[in-house]
Amino acid sequence: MNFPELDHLVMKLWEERNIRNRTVSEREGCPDYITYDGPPGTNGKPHIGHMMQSALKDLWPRYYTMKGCRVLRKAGWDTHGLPIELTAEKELGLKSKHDILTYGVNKYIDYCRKTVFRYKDAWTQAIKRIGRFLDTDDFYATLTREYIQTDWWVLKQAWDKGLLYQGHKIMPFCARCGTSLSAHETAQGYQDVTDISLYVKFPLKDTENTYFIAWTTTAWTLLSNVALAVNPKLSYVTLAVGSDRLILAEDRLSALKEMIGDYKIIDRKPGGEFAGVHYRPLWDFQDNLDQDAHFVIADEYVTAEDGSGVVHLALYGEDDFRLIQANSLPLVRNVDREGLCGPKTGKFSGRYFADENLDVDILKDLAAGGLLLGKEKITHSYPFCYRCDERLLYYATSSWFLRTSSFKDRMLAANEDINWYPAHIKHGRFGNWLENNVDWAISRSRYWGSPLPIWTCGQCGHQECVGSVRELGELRGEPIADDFDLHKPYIDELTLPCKECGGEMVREPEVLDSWFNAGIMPWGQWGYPAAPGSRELFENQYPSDFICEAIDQTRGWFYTLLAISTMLTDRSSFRNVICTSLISDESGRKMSKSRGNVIDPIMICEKYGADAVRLNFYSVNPWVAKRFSEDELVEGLKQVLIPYWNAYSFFVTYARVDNWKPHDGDALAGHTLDRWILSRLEWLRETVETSMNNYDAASATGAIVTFIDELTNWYIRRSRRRFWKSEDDQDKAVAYDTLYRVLCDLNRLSAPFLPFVTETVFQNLERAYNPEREDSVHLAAWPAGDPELRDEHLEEAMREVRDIVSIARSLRNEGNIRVRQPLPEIIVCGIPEKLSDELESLVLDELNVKRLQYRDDESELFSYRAKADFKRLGPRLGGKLKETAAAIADLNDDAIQQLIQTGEMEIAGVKVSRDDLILERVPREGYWVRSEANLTVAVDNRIDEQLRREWLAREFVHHVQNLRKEADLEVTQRIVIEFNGGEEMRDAVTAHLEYIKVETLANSLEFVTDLPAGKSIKVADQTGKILVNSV
RNA sequence: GGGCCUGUAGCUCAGUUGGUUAGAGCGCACGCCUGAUAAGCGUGAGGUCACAAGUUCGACUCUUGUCAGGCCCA
Repeated sequence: MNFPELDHLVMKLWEERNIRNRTVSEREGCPDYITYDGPPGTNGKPHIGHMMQSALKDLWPRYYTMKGCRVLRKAGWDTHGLPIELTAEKELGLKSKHDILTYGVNKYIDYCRKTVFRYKDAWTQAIKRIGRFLDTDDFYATLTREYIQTDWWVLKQAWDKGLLYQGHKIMPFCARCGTSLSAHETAQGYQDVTDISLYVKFPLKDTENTYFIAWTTTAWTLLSNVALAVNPKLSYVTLAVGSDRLILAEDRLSALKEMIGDYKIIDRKPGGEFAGVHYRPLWDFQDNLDQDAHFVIADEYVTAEDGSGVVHLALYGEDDFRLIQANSLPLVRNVDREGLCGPKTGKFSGRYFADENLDVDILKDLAAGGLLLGKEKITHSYPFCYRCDERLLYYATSSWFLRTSSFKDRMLAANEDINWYPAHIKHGRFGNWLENNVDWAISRSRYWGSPLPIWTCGQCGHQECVGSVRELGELRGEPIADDFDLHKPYIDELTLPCKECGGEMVREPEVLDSWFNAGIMPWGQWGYPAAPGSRELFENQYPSDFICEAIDQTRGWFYTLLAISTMLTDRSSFRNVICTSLISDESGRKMSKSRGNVIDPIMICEKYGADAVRLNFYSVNPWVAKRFSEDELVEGLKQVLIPYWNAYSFFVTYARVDNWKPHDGDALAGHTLDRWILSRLEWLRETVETSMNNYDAASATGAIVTFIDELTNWYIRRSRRRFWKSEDDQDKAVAYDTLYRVLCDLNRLSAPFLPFVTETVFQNLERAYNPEREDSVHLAAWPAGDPELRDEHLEEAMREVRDIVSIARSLRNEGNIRVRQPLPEIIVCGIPEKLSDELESLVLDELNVKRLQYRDDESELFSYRAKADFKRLGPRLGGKLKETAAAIADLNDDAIQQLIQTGEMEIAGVKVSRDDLILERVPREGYWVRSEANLTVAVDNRIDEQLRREWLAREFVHHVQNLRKEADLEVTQRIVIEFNGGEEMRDAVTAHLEYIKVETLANSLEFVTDLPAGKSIKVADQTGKILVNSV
């Protein structure tokens, strides 16, 4: 069996019959099941983690298609954003924005455009190879005019609602590259560095010799200090140290003792009381500011975990910025975008902020002025530019914001209607993120992206937000040409006349955050509202039932989808969402190009087949961190796919031999085994449906795996003989009908999970017999099932049978008596009712024993030991339980026997009934016995002459069968046997001659005196030679 | 530094509202079967449920803390 090869045949079949598109077109008019494809970027290759998402994204659409829904499968690609620009910069050798301008923005974005689809084919191929039905022909892409227009339309809605505004944002900034960095880029560049941290004395304005002690790890920011912050609730002490008075958080005192030296606490009050107190700036050059500054602010973000509990504020930090804004402090930036100290920094003017000596010089200067309490070295993580390895500085830059905080409550309400898998994301990671929502900075000072459609008048400052290309043309007084590229730099050349003053309006130069593109995808994929038909499509396909992405999207796509959809429709655009974890390699390391541990999905599919890869992704909960290992794929093959295939091929082999064909009025469920497997099939259908409804692929897959095991290792194994019998009796017909039905239904139930192998089986098992059948299993209907077939009583009985068998085998194993040796009897205790004849004969046959006996009175075999049933007695007895339980454990066999008979007795002053005890059976000496739970099995191991002969005969058959196999005979080939051997063996063979002939399909068996060509055999002390010839 | 998650057999993972002896697969050992054969099956040995305290008659399960790992954010 070559699964990868089979995959290709199936893909060819799908291609030829256009199955992917027909899963949609043949469900026209059916209820819609809606899923959104989050647009991946295609300027990088897909890896195995993407394939996990592809596998999951494919599962429910296939399932719901079979359930009779129409599922659109539109693909989408993210074609804007920083990753693309970074690739372009790197390949063009551009290091900064300045370089880009020199190179030419038009040439630069042309290059970006060329790279965006670089790996689109690789993505399409990988998606196809894993068997995902995704319409990669009719895709949406964020760079198209249609899509950009939807961006504009959404922004116009926001604009009209007053939700767009221009503000400042603190961004990590690389002075050398002249670029601000995204959070993602910044995260890549954190390094542990050792800096000098300073404890600085800020002198109070109105109180002599009194200082706030503030702590900083970035001395250069002191040059831009505008305020100090304390925590209003923490206690601050004033210390007398010599003639100085020092103010700091009491909690920090112990840590700073050494630095401070001898002190006396002379005052103690909460930080809140210092609010508004003014201090003198450290340097004169900081003095003359336009606005009030240099006073104390109370804010709870200040902690006493390190430093002094007093924080100095400068415009180079996010919390600083927030407080500076909230308190209308002046925006002082004495270090500029180049990283250089500005003209208002006195002797430091012109120095580079990251120059190590600058810190030292500032330190010396402060010390000279008596403003330094102390210094210490500190190791902390600080962001560096991942490109040029230079220290970043946080810089306040202008940005456009979407006022998401104004509808935070509505987002929280919308979140309540989303089913998260796993559930904890809802109020955990995602809910917390929403609770702490701040306005979304939607603009980027970059080049390759959707242009922000806002024009500002250079004269009067009037602003317009343009909602479509047509509107833009109307405002300009001439239509925009169809082939006009809306990207920078071209769009920037379009100016508008100002309605207010007639001046010239120029576009705001920013582009949109590419997450904004992703968030508008429910509208953008149809080009809503400008594209023809887009309104109908949107209304029909909103909101979606299901999306699936990796966990890192909580602040990415999941958030932006919710923000946009809440803003526009006051609800979430998705109902169910699976968050997958990221996939790591076998040793738990993240896969990355630099480590060289990235696994190519196509290669892995070509090695093991796509079904094995899918199965692997489905079998564990997708949100637990998964280590990808090829060994597990092999395991899935061995445990599931190969047995699956073998079950199918077993059926086909015999159906061919018997020329069996499916027919109307199937004669189902004659034999107990048949009724059992049909009941289990019904269980499987119910379990898979329930699991799929709960977006639980792992449980559904587990059920399929369990069923395949039951089918192959019990139903088929126990039924094999029913298929060999050469007479066409009724039982055989029923066996065929049943197995056929089971295989067909199992195949359909498995189709969404294992689309390739099930397609092959469908073609051969269903369509080959009936050309009227659908062209593909993926166009076929989900099995309707029949609750009548469920027989839980029988399932329970079969579980008992398998338990009995298992225990008895274990006993045989211990006694070292192989199954071929027949044994006279087993004794079973502890099952509620006797087994039916058919089940009993299953047990006898499986174990090769002659008789099964039941024993109610087990006392011959066992003595009893009792334990308290804690679940029953616990709530009733409470604290008295321990004592009672001990007394119960002390009961002897007689007392327990008595309790069983009377049903109730008093133990340690407590009335206890039979049901309050859990009985354990302890085998008595002299029996070959074992119990598990309530079930006990004893095996009689006395072997008499007759049983020994029977054993020898079976060994004889065994050897003949091996010879048949060695000679590669057809299963129906008849033979003649010649045998030469010892007396006991001959007697055994004679005694069981008919049995041997039937089993081995032998026409005759002759004893000969000499057999040089024969195969030597040895059974116990018996030796002989056998020769097999076909006739 | 903050938030969320995870820690169960050598490995990969299950474990339902707290309740009898914590399960499965792989690997390992032993055996079986061979008329489904890149085979298959059975049995067995492996666990102080990361650690500690608390709540409780009773904790893998609930609470708190510690340690380790992951993700996101700073």
